[in-house]
Parts: sequence; C-alpha cells; structure tokens
Amino acid sequence: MKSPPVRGRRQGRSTSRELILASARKLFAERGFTATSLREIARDAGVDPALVHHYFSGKDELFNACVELPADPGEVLADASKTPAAERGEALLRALLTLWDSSAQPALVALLRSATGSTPQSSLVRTVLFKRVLSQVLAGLPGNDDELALRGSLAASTVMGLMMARYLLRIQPLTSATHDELVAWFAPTLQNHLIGPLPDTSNTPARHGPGPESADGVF
Amino acid sequence: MKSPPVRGRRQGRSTSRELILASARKLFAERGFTATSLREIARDAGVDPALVHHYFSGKDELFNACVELPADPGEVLADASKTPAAERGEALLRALLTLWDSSAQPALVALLRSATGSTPQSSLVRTVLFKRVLSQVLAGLPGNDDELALRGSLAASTVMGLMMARYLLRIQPLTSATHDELVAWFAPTLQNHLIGPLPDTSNTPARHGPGPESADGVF
DNA sequence: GTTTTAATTCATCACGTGATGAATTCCTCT
DNA sequence: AGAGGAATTCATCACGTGATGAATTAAAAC
Repeated sequence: MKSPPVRGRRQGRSTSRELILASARKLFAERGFTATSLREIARDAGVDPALVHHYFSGKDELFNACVELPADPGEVLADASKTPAAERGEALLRALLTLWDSSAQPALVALLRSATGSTPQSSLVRTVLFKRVLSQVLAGLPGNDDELALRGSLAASTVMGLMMARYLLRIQPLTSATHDELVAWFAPTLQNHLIGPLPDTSNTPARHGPGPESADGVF
Repeated sequence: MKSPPVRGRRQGRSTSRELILASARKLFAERGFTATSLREIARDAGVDPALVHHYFSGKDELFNACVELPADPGEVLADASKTPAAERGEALLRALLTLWDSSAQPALVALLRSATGSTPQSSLVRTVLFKRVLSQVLAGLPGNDDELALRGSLAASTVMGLMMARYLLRIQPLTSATHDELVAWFAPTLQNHLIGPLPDTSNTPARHGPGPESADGVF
C-alpha cells in the first residue's frame, strides 16, 4: 500500500531543488520547452508541482535556470581560441566534444532543441549564444567582416549538423564514435571553413533563396 | 464594425481545406507540433476550429497531411542517384536545394523541426525519412555496410547542418546565398563523405561517447 | 525556549486545449 | 422542385495547464 505523503517540511537536508533541476533538464532536452509541463517535471522528480513554483517562480525561470550552463562555454573555448590557426579546427572540435560529453549535456541538448524553435526564448538564446561563441571562435582570424561571417556560418553549420546527429538524433556510428574518430572525420572540414581557402564563387548570376522574410538578423 | 459571421455553407467554391493546410504547414514549421494549437491554425486560416476537425479528423491526421510532401522526395533524388559517382555530391546537393526552395519548403521545415523532437511522430518520421532518403543516396556506392553507414551519417550530418542553418535558423550569409555558392561551399565536403577517402582512425583507444541509452537504432 | 524562516503539500482558480454533436445554409443530383 | 450531402458555425464537454494562497511541519536564529 502506498503511504500517503505527509505535509510540511521533511527531515534532513533537502535535495528537491536539484532533483527538480535534473528532471527539468532531462525533460526539456527530450521534449522541448512547450511540450514539457511543470507537472510532468514534478512527477519525474517525485515532488509536488507547487514546489516547482516555490523554488523557481515560473516555467520560464525554471528553463532559464536549466540552460544556465554548469560550465562556462566561453572559458572552455578560450583555450581553443589560443591555439595557432593551423590547429584551430581540431582544438575547437575537441573543446566542444569535451563540453558536450560532460555533465552539461542535458542543458546543451535542451539549448540546441530550443534554439530550433521560434519562440521569444529561442531567438534570444540563439542570438546570445551565437554571438558569444562565434565571436570567440573567430577572434584573431584574418579576413574582412563579410568573409568572417561566411566562415563562421559554415563552421556553425558543420558543428550543428554534428551535434544534432550525435546528441539529438543519435545517428550511428556518430553516436558511439570516439572523439578521435570524430576529429578525424570533421576537423579537416572545420579547419577549411575557418582558415582554408574559400572556393571560387565568381560566377554567381541570380539569387533564388528562400525569400526576404528572413528578418531577424542573427549576425 | 465587424459583421457577425453567418452560419452554414458559403457561396461559391470553397478553399477552406487548402487554407487550413497552408496555415497548418506554416505554424507547424514555425512553432513545432505540440506548441501549435488547432485554434491558432483555425484563426490563422480565418475559419472555425470545428472545421479543422471536419476536414482532418484530428490534430495528428492534420499533421500527417501537412508533411505529406507535395513533391515525392524519392523522385527528386532519383536523378541525383543516377549521376556518376564523381559528381554525386553536387547532384545530390542541387536536388535537395531545389526541393527545399520549392513550395514544399514549409512542409520540409515542419518535418525537420519535428524530427528533432522525441515524440512518437518524430521518431517514426525520421526513421522512415532517413531510411528512404539515405538508402537511395547511397545506392550503388562501393564499400561494405559499416562503411556506408558511416558515409551516410557524415553526409546526413552535413546536409542537416546546412538545412538547419539556412531554413530554420536563417543564418546569414547562408540564407541569402545562391545555389551555386552553396554548392561551391558544401559540395566538396559532401563529395568527400560519399566517395572520398575515409580518414585514418587506426589509433582509437577508448570509447567515451554519450552512453548506452542511444537505444533506437535509426540504421 | 520561542520566534522566524524554509520546505512541503493541498485546494483551488481561470484558461486553453482537443474533441463532439447538433443546427444552419448552400450546392448538386435527380 | 425536391432530396441528400457537403460546408460552416455554435454550444458544449472533460481535461490538463500554469499559477496562487493558505496550511502544516521541520530547521535555524535568537
């Protein structure tokens, strides 16, 4: 028989706040922001829904607390930014993989998933993240602004593709590959994007991209 | 003043079904499945919510109708699969870009967005899509199964990164680039993934991937 | 030892959701 | 002209959501 839960404070030191955060990170990462309810989180954490409101005053703030990374990405990338340009691609990739395979993984997955949305949070999150991360990665590289924007977007596209395949969609053999294997497969491309020669696009006649409604300039 | 809507059937031929589909595609693509409500769709289409249930019996079926592509991707990719291996990368990329810049775009964006989720629909959709698309792309390429799985996942990762950057996140300059520019930037990598030499990964000591909970084998 | 503060649950609120069945108006077929 | 069906809206239903305030119990502060 199930003992009815007692009211009031429990004995001993409480871990509820951490339990809630862990469950929230997990579920936000799995299902995304909107599709995850506070009550599911509370159920997963074995806690009353109202307790969530007690610690984090609402769903938005809970989410913010979730994506507040355990490790500062700027710090992690700082080392990579200091390596010589010839090895910047590999260094960047290794730093990112180490970060993503750390305890920060659920938060990062939640971030990436939410960044693909177009809610207010998403666009804020991705603007901030892209500006912070990319500006750091591109720091000190040669080239004018247009060229750097191109290089940055190529690198971002490659990294996003890898992270999505490995951590979100869990496509084999990328998911179970070692860092060394991934570096062997992706670092050359990344390196090329960052400081390699840009392909010739001199004959570019007409634009037929996806229309002008790409309003919010991320860069 | 706003004229109160009349009840009953309107005069003339009705376009409501198409209006609903268009709004649904748009909103599903923008916000994702769960975050989009039938009432929003109906409002956007200028239609009573119950009409949505009349045409498509529920939300799930509406979504299915939405991602039922106007163009058959298999057909589009068939041509690319018939080009000689040396140009397969460029052909594939051009075929995909043409498809994504067609009227199928909202449906494809909805598909991609939903594929990043982990609801029942998502995993079904992505399993089917990956199996169909990838098997077609890899058809006739040399190599054993393991090698082809690796090549496929590398190519998928690159293509996904590009599609996310260009159509979901709308990162400049990828969003407004021409097909020729994108081909110049991405086709070499893709070509390498498909039939180029695979980098040496002979010294691969330890596995430290994201754990064994990568249960559902997409491949 | 008493008071204050933190942790926890309960009961409830207003609201939006997806769904259903009936009512009304028009079109098409005979 | 009349009958049957398709298109459209209305009035609901049960349910889940995020949020709030009060009640209860334990720990901390004094």
